[in-house]
Amino acid sequence: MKIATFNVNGINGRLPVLLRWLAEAEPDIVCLQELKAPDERFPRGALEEAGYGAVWHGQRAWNGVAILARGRAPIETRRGLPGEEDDAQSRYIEAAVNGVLVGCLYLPNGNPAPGPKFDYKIRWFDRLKTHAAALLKSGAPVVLAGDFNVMPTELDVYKPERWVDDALFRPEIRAAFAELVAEGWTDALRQLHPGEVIYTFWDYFRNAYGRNAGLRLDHLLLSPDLVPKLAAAGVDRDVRGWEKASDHAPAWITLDDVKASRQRPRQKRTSRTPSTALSDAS
DNA sequence: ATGCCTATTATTAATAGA
Repeated sequence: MKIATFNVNGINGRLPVLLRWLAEAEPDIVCLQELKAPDERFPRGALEEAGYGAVWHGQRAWNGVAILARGRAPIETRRGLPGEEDDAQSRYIEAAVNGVLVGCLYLPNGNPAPGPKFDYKIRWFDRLKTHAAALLKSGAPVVLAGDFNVMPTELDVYKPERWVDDALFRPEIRAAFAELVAEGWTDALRQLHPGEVIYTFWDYFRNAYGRNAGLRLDHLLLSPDLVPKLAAAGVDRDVRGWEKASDHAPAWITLDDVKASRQRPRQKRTSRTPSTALSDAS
């Protein structure tokens, strides 16, 4: 089973790129970020024609996240992180697909730092750590995937010294990511490619892609029981060079022994816990 | 230190991104 995360930077402006990549890469599950569209403008029909069911949490102009599943309907278990009920930004959606619980996230950028946006990023990270710990405690197989807006180490930045005061790389943000991982998560791309320079983002400015002046911002974190099944991981960096490309490229993993089977008929339920959704989605 | 580029929203300029 192949699981990917892709910050599309506008799902409607980017629809040809997204559809071409889906056809070429054939991911089974996709986490999308930066839809930049309200719920009613999500291109559900085009994605259905491409063979994908979807759940989404949109927002006018900014943010917005979605989970796609090939040949299946994701079973939504949550939208929005707990802990700040008046948070109006669409940055988290979670669903059960084929026996795996998938958390799709778009962590705040946080610039300029310091400032209110950076404070929001810190609070959002705290809420994510709390919720992620609860997911681990549930014992479910979980993938947390998305745009974390963090370069975890110096290896993940083309010029680390230029980024030390940036909200994506400040020590407290790197520490927050390290604390999240220390709960028991595994950074899938680093697990299979330690020491390798891997980027998922290249600025539109200054020919950043041509110069490979990139950042690794998009991550897939695995709960412990999925780690032995991790078979491959990579970045479809060519997508960044396509016409009308996003500034991010898709990152992906494949898991063995988790077969993407067709969906079985199932009973309707009015509400679902992650565990009932998982059993329904297996 | 700042702009560079790109998308969105709303009217040709502002905001946000990273």
